[in-house]
Amino acid sequence: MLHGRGVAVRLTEVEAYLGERDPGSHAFRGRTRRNAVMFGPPGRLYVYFTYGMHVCANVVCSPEGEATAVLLRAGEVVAGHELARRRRTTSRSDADLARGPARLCVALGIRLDDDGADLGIAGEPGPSGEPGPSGAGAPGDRLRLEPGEPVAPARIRQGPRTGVSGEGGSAAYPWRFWIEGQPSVSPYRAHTPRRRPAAVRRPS
DNA sequence: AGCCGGATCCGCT
DNA sequence: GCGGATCCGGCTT
Repeated sequence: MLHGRGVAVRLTEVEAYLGERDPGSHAFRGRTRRNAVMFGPPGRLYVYFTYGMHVCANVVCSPEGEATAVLLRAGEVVAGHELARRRRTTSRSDADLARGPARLCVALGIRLDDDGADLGIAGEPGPSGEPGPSGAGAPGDRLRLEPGEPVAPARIRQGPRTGVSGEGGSAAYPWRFWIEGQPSVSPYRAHTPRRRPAAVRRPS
């Protein structure tokens, strides 16, 4: 369960990225400004910008110095539907509100400047961030990750990661996990290389 | 200084 | 099912 910003989501699909040895990981070529949070302490949000218009979020899972993270690919909105619908105006159904990593971020109001945010999962009270007078669930309350209802092991499925090019997208890295039969799980798509537009000669 | 491709989404066919 | 949108990070020159 990911709470905050007035919406709560039950995670239904994730992908694991296992540090610098993983060819599909942003950390594969070492630490950079963008992926620096991955190398930091666990329980923080790693948020990145992609395709010129989308943001996606990961939870850092490894001790400081390593760079393992879990990409939040999809979830089921379980509270704050109205607010989530307002943020996701193009969504045609509630199952689509957080179906896909960029959609999930929009539904939860996660932005690029949430990169590095402490999710408060280490049992620590968190950075002086009490729910506040507005109360939990109010817009602006801080993001936090909490255990949800246990999922029956028989319902958990595992397969290749979506949208990852090259070696990292192969069946050798079956580190996508999802809940069987959950409508919010995003459809699997193998990576399709983008053909870039032919160069246009512009008159001067 | 430039280029290339990307852990995607949406609308149209 | 397919292509366009749209721009930044990271690597090459």
